[in-house]
Amino acid sequence: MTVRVRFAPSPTGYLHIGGARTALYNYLFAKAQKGTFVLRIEDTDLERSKKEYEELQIEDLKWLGVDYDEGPDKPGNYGPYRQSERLDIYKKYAQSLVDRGLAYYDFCTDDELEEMRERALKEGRPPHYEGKWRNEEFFEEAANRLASGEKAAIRFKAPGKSYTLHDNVRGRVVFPENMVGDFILIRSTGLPVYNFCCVVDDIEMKITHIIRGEDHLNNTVRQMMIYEALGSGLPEFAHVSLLIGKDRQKLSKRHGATSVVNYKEESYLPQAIANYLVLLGWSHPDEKEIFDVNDLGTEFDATRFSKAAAIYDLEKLKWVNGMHIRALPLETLQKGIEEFIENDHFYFGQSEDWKKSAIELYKNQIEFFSDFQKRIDEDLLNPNVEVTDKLKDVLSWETTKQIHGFLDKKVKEQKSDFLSKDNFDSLFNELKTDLKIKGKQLFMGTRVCLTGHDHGPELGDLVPIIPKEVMQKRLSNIATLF
RNA sequence: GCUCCCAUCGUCUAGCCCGGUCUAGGACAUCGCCUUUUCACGGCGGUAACAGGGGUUCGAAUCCCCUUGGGAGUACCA
Repeated sequence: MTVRVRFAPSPTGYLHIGGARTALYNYLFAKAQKGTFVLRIEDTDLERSKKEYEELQIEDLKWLGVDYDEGPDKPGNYGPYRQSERLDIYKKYAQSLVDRGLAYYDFCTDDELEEMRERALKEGRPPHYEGKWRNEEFFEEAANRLASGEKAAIRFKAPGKSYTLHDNVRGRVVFPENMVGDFILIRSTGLPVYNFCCVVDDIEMKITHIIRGEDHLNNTVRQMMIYEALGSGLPEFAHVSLLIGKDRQKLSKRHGATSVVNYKEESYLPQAIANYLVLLGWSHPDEKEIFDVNDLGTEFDATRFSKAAAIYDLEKLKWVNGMHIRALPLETLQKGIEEFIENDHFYFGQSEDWKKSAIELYKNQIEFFSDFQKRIDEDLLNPNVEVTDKLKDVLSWETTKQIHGFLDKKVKEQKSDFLSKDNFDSLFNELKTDLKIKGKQLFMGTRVCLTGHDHGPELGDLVPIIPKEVMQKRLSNIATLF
C-alpha cells in the first residue's frame, strides 16, 4: 500500500510558521516513504476564506521547498482539491448517514441551542445537544418541514461510547463515552463543517497517514465516529506537538513574526527555515543539526517526534541561517545578496572583481543576505567615525597622529578610485619603515584612520575595496578628533 | 467547569518504549581562554536540567500513582 499524506490549510491568512512545519513533516514523510503528498484547501468557512490567501500560502509553501504531488493547481485522481468544489460529495455522504439513521435533520435555532447549553451548564451536565429532533418520533415532522422548503442542519448522532485512538506520537489515547454530544455535519446553509469534510476527503483521497497539530487531537473522537459510521477503517494518526511563544502561550502576532512571508522579507534562507522548523519537535537520528531537509530521505521517520510543545525562539534560527549562508556556492550567495541590495546602490556600479572581493570578505560574517548591505554601508561608505573608548585611546597615541599625516598625504596622491591591494601593501610597508612604527600602534592606527572603526575585517582585504573618497573624508573627520 | 495531551540545562533536544553503561550527552545563547597584532570565523573549556511528592525495585531521568504547572478541545470556526 502506498503512503498518501496531506496538508490541509484554510486560506484565512498567510502561511503560519506552525502550518509550515506540519506541511514539512508531511512532505518529508511522503518523501521518505516514497508516497504521495496532497495539498487540500479547506475553504468551507466562506466568511473568512479568501482566494488570495490560498495563492499566497501556495507561494510560501513552494518558496520553502515543500512540493506536493496533488493539489488545486496540480490535478490528480482524487480532485477537486478545494473543499468548496466538493460540496455535492459531502451532501451525498451526509444524506446516506441520515438515511441509515446515523444522522438527523435539526431545526433548532441558535437561540434554542444557546438556551439548552446554558441550562445544561448550570445544572452541571455536559453541554451536549438535547433537542427533540434526534428522536425517531420527530423524523416524520422533520421530513415534512424539509419538504415544505424549510432549512435544517444535519446533525450526527453520537454513539455515546468510548473510543480508543492509537496515535503514533501520543500512544494510546482513550476518549470517554460522554466526551462529545451530537454535532453538526452540514450547516443549515448547506455548507459542511470541518470534522465532516475532513473525514470524507481523507477517505475519498485515500489518505493513509494523518500528521497534524495536537490541537486536533480532541477532534479525532468525532472523526473516528464518522469513519465508523461511514464503514471506513482508520488511517494512522500522528498528532505533533504545537509551537508556542516564549511565554508558553499559543504563538500569535505579539510574539513577532509568525508568518513565513515575514522571514522571506527579512532575507532568511528557505532551506534554513525548513532545517530549523524540522528540528522543532523532531530530532535527527544522528543528532545532526545542519542539513538540507531534502537530503534526509529515510532518515526522516515518524517515530522521532517529541511530545512536548516547543517554544519558538529565533536565536537558533539565526545561527542555522548563518550556517546555510556559509555553505552556499559563491555565485548563489552573490545572487542572493544582490536581491537584498537597493537598486541604485553604490554596489552595482562596481567591477565584478570588486563585488567578488567584498562578498568573499563578508561571507563568514553575515547571518542574513540583508546583513551584507548593512556591512558595506557601514564599513565602506559611511565616512563618519564611530567614537568608542577604544578608539579614543588609539587617537591619543602620538604614533596615530604620525600615521594620519602620512596616510592623508598618500591617499590624496592616489589617482584611481581605489587603492589596489599591491598599492596598499607597499604603502603599508613604507609607513612601517619611514615612521618606524610597528605592532599594535601600526595596525590600530591605520585601521582607525582609514575605516573610522576600531574593529573590522582584515585590513589588507578591506582597504582595497574602500572608495578613496570615503577614506579621505574619514581622514579629515579623524583630524578633528585629535 | 468538564475532557484530552504534555513536563530533562534560559532555549531546541538525546536518553525514556526494552530500569543499572547517566557523577544525564549534543546544539543555540552566555562566560572564559587560544588563534587571527582588531573584530568575526575557527578551536578549547566553564556555568547550567531529570517540576514536586509518594510508591515498585538491590537499583528509576527511565515503570506506576498523586500534586503542581503548562497546553489543547469543549461552535451551524478550522
